[in-house]
Amino acid sequence: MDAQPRPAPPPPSPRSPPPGGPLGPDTGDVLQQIMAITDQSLEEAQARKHALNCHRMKPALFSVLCEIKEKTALSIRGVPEEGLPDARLTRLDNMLLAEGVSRPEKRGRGAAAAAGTATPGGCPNGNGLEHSDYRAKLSQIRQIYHSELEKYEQACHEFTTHVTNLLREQSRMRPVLPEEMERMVGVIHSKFSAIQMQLKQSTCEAVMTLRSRLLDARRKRRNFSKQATEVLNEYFYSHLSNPYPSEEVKQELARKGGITVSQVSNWFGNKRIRYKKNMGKFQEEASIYTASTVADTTKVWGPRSQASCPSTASSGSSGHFPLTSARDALITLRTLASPRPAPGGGSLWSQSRGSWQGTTPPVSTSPPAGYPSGANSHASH
DNA sequence: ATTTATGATTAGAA
DNA sequence: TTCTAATCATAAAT
Repeated sequence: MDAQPRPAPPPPSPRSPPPGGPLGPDTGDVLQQIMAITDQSLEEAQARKHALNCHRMKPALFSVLCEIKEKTALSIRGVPEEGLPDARLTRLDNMLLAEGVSRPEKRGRGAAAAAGTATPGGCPNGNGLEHSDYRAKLSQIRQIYHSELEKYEQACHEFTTHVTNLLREQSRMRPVLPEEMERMVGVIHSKFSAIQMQLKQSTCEAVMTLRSRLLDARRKRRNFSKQATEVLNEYFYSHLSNPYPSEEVKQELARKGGITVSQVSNWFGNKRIRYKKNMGKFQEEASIYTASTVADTTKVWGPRSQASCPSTASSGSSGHFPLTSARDALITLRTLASPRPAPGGGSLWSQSRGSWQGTTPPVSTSPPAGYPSGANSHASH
């Protein structure tokens, strides 16, 4: 704390003249000088400080400085404290909080990483696949954000301590009011918070970009893989009488097809409505899938791991529910073969959900959809 | 370039 | 909440 009572070395000269000559020295020389000077000047400064401290006129000087300060203090005080970026900052804070950046990473990083193979039993929200990328990047952003924030905090603290020490030391030579130090600290903090706000802003920007990219990706439609369509159609035509897969079945189908549960739901929604709208268009497809499920066992059914969901694992293939399968196949065959699918044939259709297709199709354009002899009608295409 | 197929989104009903 | 029905927007086919 005290200036070290070190034997003051004879002050060589405040500044050695540039040795380069009349023309300016190059930067290397300047650098060298600076490097050389620092050591010396440190000691020199210490010595000077000590000398000044011990100067007999010091108290007088101090009081004079006090007087001067008294006069100027008023004008200093009038500085308007900036409270402007407060609203902006809180807005950014809220956004970051809402976006989950400020949140302390609630879940352990186990679920998202294992998105490739087996979906854990939890994860009721099936959007994991689409969101995994998003989540990973968000986590990255969050990590960077927090580390930077911490760095700033630390730097701010260090700098504040430094300045405080400096002021304390200076207070021996000149009057330093405690509130002045406070003000100084406040200034430093405001500066650093400005930097923090910049960080927050850019973080927000990154998150928004990421999010918009995700939305764009969602808007872009990618057709499902062959495998996915296969699995979905398989189930659909195997359960034509009641094509409403349960939640478990949906999960299973999603797993098999490499899509999400919501995608499975979407697909079944679309399929039902479109099938109903004109069945004729789908007869070919229906015959393909029903035939394949009944006869062709080598289609896609290679070594399938049926580890999970043992109960209702796609009864279509191995006739686990022979009754249902047979009936559905019959229905399909019948709609395929008969010139007319029994106008009053709702008895067969109305199974568990009370005749899905109950409402009469609203008169599709050309062939009234009730004539599913599709294969032939395609000739006039 | 136009049409069709298809995944996603939306409003509203049960 | 899920499901239907309509609709949007884009991929694929013509």
